[in-house]
Amino acid sequence: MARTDETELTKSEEGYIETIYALIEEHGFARVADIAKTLGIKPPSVTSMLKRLDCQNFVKYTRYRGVTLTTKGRSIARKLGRRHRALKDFLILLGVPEDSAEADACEMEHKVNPETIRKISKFVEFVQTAPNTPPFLLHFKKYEKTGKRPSHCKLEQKNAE
Amino acid sequence: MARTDETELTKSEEGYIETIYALIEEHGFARVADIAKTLGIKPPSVTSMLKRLDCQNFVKYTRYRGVTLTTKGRSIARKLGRRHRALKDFLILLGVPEDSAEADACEMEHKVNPETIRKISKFVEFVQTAPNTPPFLLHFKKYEKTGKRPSHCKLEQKNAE
DNA sequence: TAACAAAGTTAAGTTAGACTAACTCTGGAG
DNA sequence: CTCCAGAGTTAGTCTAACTTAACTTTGTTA
Repeated sequence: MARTDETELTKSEEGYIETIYALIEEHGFARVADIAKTLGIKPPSVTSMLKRLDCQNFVKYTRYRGVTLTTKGRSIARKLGRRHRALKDFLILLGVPEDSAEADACEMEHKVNPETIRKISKFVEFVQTAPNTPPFLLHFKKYEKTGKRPSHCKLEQKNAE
Repeated sequence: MARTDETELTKSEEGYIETIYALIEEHGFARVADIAKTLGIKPPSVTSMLKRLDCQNFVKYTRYRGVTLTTKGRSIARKLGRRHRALKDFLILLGVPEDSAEADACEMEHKVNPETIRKISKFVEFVQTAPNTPPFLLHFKKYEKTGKRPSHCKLEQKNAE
């Protein structure tokens, strides 16, 4: 009945949680200095955010001793990771260069509707699980470069309506 | 040589400029109360932002008398409008409902790389200027609903690699 | 033409999220 | 053990955006 999930995280909070998750994945632990470096901010900002996240029960934080994710935090992190990947893959699919795709996914992932993410994921899946590169992608690339589409497109007018 | 465009606007500033543009388009003028209502904030916030935007020369603002866009402001507004439309159209193309598409476009439009926007616009154009609904969109809709793709996809294995 | 309601403004205060400077732990070397 | 370098923290400030409450303009109406 009552949703478990009445959590309204800020974009910034989400960024911290993702970063902590990623660092723990990679190194087994997440140090203040590394979190700061990853997010491009200074250590004191990290400390104060860790307190906030601890209060909200996303992380277990002990002064001077380090930080770990709670179950709640970990589950949020995974959700965010999925969103991030979906958006990034999608942009790459369209031909956006890796760096931009990464950066833009970061920007987009925090506020976009779940519905929208789901659509996008589905689309990526649709393309990625295809037995061959779908023709339309090749057509799109051609169109981008030359402004022209394959000649057969003009012939299939019976499909129209 | 020197870029005319060394302007670093905040997301919020961009939102005000877009809103002002839209209101002027629609009513011929933009009142403080209407800007506030559109953005879901209170009038005093608008007043203080108008001062800031005036200083930066995006609008001409006179206390109690109203606000208009400068050439600079208008050109930014048009650029933002194009981004917004591109993103929204794109989401609609994927089947995201109009309301979500509108909201998500608002969120996305401020930070996403120009390159990315260009790709997305191009893709929308590619689809919209096609003589018929491109088959892949129909296939995608089917795939979404049923998890299945048209049988001919499996046959075109020669395309593979 | 005086007055008043509605629109707009000012002043003062809040919150999120960052910063710098100065402090305190912690763990490893001697 | 002691001490110290470096990691982490605290305290105090700043800025962007917002708020509410109280004030000022403006234009319309009797």
